[in-house]
Amino acid sequence: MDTRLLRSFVAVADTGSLTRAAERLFLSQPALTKQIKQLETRLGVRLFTRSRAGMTLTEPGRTLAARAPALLADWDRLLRETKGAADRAARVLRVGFMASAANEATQHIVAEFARRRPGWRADMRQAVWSDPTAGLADGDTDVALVRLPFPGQDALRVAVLFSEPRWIALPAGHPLGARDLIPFRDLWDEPFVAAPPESGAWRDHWLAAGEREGHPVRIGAVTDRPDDWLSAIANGYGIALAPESAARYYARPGVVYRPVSGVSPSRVGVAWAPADDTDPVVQDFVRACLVSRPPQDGTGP
Amino acid sequence: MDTRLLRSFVAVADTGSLTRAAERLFLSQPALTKQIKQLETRLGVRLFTRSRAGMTLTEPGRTLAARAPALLADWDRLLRETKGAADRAARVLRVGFMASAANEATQHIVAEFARRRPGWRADMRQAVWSDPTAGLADGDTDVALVRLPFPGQDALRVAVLFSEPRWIALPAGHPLGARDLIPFRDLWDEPFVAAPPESGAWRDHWLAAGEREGHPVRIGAVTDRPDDWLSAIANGYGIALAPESAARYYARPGVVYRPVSGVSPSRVGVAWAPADDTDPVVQDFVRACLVSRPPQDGTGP
DNA sequence: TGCATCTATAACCTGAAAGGATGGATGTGG
DNA sequence: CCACATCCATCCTTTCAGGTTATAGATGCA
Repeated sequence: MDTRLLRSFVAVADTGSLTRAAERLFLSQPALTKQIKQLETRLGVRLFTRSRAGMTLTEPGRTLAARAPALLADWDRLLRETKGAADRAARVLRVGFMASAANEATQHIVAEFARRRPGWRADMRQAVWSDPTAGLADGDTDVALVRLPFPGQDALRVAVLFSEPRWIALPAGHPLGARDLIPFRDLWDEPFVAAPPESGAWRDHWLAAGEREGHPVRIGAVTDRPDDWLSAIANGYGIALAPESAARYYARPGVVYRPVSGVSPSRVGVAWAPADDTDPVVQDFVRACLVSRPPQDGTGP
Repeated sequence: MDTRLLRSFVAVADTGSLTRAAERLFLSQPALTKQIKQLETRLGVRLFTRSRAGMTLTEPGRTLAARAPALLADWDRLLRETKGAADRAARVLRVGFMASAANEATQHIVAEFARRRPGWRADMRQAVWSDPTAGLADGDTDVALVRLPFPGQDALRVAVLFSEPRWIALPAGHPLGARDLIPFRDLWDEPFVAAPPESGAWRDHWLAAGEREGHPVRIGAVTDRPDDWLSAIANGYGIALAPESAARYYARPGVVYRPVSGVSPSRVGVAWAPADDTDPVVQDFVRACLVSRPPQDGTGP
């Protein structure tokens, strides 16, 4: 039996509605109807009572709903540990990082981790923007350097390391490039280069969707990696917010960076799975991050 | 992800061979090859090292193999409890029984259970011969009256209730029907009416495959239920071993029963899932079975 | 009464998974 | 030394499960 059936069941039980659960699961309502029906058929038990008002759990449904989430969590944890077993045995810590979280501190963090864990190696893996958890959600990494906020954040532990202003990346020759400080309001009508839609709140954050006072966003291009992102900007498909440090790390002919007023700063954090709260290696890496914070800023959560 | 992938993995890990695991799982070897490959791809990890000698676990493979069985057991238990939740809430104990296990004691057992558990009702469900666990293996019943031995017996608790001689059922007019006691050896070349192949050891027991000194079995028909079984015998498709009590419970014109010498007796038992070792209702039913044993025989396991 | 909101059903399409046949590698026994 | 047995991998074909869109049916609300 597919675990997806159980996950779908949990979603329907949570929302009390096929329609709402379907959109949470990114599938159509008829597909979900069939999944639930299939689950009921396989178990030979009716799990919900249907009504126009939605789906209500039956007695067997309550039994299942009470323990399915824990079972699925066990399942995910086992797969996570299996994925990491080989690297763990070879004393390799898998560290995911968002390209935008790369900065001057990274090398200090790695050096500090090496000092605390002789014999261990940090395997740094750059993540694409469609996965703002940098592999942590799928168990592909043990710990991750991320930009906040990101979807799925509540299911993970996060320690904030520092924050930095958001600037704007413009194609060379763009009229606004002549100014030294650009009010964000002046950018509302510009097309933006955005992250893929599945990155959700993370994408919205870099579009500053919450700081437009309801003004709609124009999307000029969608990219998944820094290279594509830089190309899209240089080619004039759009502009994009970026951390100040991008001006140093992602400098490229054809792209200029300018300070922006009217947008909140961006925060960088280190994240790990709750299951690793007591893992000494992961915690050593987290501590290495904390002591390597740039001195100019020590923002808390 | 499908739990079948994990079950297949466990089978390969246990047997150390795709070929042997495939036959245990009733699959072709190429299908299993693809399943294991798919599991490895999904996890992004190599679980086995292949060689002509078979499949050996890697480090991640050992991690997974160590905990997958428990996880699958949890999964099965949850589904089992979900299936039973409605009946349990309505104070109904689901009792499966093999038709061949029906006998004079059954009504005493039900009465004794009702005495011990006022307000509870035993829902008696007759099982087909393709499922010799009478629904217990799938969680469709809480407790079962069965004929021993049956496949999957090791994963369940069984208390033996009594044993009785095996007789032979013949079509009326069969030459051997004229005799009062038939040596089993004289039946070796007769076609037999058998249970479906998936019942494994149970089928073999009723063909007395182990008491033929290597002599092959002739199958005249395959049936799943007593009605079909009686018809097949009456129509002359074959003969069949049956418990002595079948002569009373499954008497029908066109079918005669005769004692046989040279075959071991058959045993009836009550079975339940290990998870219900401490379930008071299930244990009351088991005790009801034990005190209702026919006085003539008290055979232990 | 018309609309909005749910779930159920129908028709269609794509892709995954199974089976059979076959190939390649590698010990084993005559 | 060669033929054979034993395993796992690959190719090809067919079947079926699962998804989507469109639509129907039921029911509260303005």
